[in-house]
Amino acid sequence: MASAAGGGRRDPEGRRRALAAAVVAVVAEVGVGRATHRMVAARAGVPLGATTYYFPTLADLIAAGLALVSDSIADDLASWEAAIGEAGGVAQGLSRRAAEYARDQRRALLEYELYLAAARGPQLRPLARAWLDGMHEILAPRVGARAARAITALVDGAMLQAAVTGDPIDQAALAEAIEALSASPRP
Amino acid sequence: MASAAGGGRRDPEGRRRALAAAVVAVVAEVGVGRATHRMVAARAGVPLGATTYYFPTLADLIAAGLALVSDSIADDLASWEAAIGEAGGVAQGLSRRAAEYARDQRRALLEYELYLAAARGPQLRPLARAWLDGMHEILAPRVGARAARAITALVDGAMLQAAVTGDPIDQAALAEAIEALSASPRP
DNA sequence: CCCGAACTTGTACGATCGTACAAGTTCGGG
DNA sequence: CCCGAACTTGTACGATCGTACAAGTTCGGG
Repeated sequence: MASAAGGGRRDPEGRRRALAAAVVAVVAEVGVGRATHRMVAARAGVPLGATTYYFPTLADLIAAGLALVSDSIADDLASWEAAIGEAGGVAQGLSRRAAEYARDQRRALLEYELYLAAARGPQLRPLARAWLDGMHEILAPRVGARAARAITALVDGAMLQAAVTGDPIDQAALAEAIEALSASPRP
Repeated sequence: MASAAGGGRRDPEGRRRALAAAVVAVVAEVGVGRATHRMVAARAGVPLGATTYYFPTLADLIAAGLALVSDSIADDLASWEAAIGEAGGVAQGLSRRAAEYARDQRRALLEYELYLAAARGPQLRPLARAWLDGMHEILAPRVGARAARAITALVDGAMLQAAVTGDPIDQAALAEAIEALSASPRP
C-alpha cells in the first residue's frame, strides 16, 4: 500500500462515488422504479460498461445510491439535534429545522420516496428506522417518550405535505403545535 | 339506445372497470414506476390487446387506475366525516378512523405512493389536494383552521409511519395528541 | 524495464417493454 | 335476415432494458 488510504490508480474510488451520487440524482428525478443503468452512467459521465464493472447488478448500483442517502440522513440527525439544542427550546429549533428541510423539495421528495420504498423491500428498512428511532432518541429525553412519538409524527406529516404540495412550512404554526404536544400531560 | 345506460354488448364497460381495478392492484404491488401493460392484462384476466383497445397508451391505462383510487378517497372522506361526527368527539373519532385506515397496510402504502407521485407529475395533483383540502374542510369548522392543519399533519404523519413500519397506530396516544392540538389557544 | 492485475471501453446478447394492426367474432338496428 | 360497427384476439414491430464480455489501456511491484 504505497499511497495509503483509498488507493487510486486512475481513481476507481472516485468513480464509485460518482456513480452512487448519480444514482441519487436519477432516483430523485424519475423515481426508484424507473432508474436505469444507462441514465446513471450518463449522469455520472462514465460509459455504460463502468456501471457493471463497479456494481454487478442494477440492485447493487441502486443500493449504493441509497447507502449515500442513508448516510446523509444520519448526518442530518446530528443537525436536528443541534437545532433543538439551541436557544428557543424544542419547538422553536425543531420547527425551524423542519422548515429548512422542506425548502429543498427535491431532496425531501427523494427521501420520502425512499422512506415509502422501505416498506416494500427490506433493504431500505434501516433507512426508515434510522430516521424514526433517531428522532425519538433526540426528543424522548426532552419531552418524554409519548410526546416524542407524537411530535415525530406531526413533523413528518408537515414535511410530507410540504414536499407534496410544494408550499413552504408555516414555521410559527408548527412551533405552536409542537409546543402543544410537548405540554401534553401524561396519561 | 335500446338497453339504456351504459350499453353493453359483450360487457365492455365491465372490462374497462376490470382493467382499472387491475391497475390499482398492480401499482400497489410493484409501484407506479414498474407497472406494465402485460402485468395489468394478466391481473385483469384479459389478453394484452384488450388493454390498448380500451386505453391507447400506458399513461391512459394507469390514469384510469388512479382515477379509481381518487374516487375511493372521496368516498373515504365521507367516512372520515362520519367517524368524527360520532359520539366521543373529534379526537376519538379521528384516531379510531386513522387506526382503521392504517390496518390495511397495502392500501395505505398505495395511497401514500400516489400522494408522493402527485408531486412529480401534475396529473395526480387533484388526488393530493382532495385529501388535504377535504380533511381541512371537515376539521376547520370544529377546531379552527390552524388546529385543523396541525391535526391533518399529525394524522398524516402517524398513518405514514404506520404504513412504513407496519406497526399499528397507537390509537389512545393519537387521540391524546389530537386533543392537545384541538385545545391549542389561538395565536 | 516489464508484466500481471486493475481498470476502461464499446459492442453485443436475449428478454421485455409499449404499441400497432390484421383477421376474426359478436351483436343490435333496419 | 344481414350488415356494419363494436369488440376480441394473437402476433409482430422497433426500442430499450440488464448484463456479459473481448479487447484495449494503465500502472505499481519486482
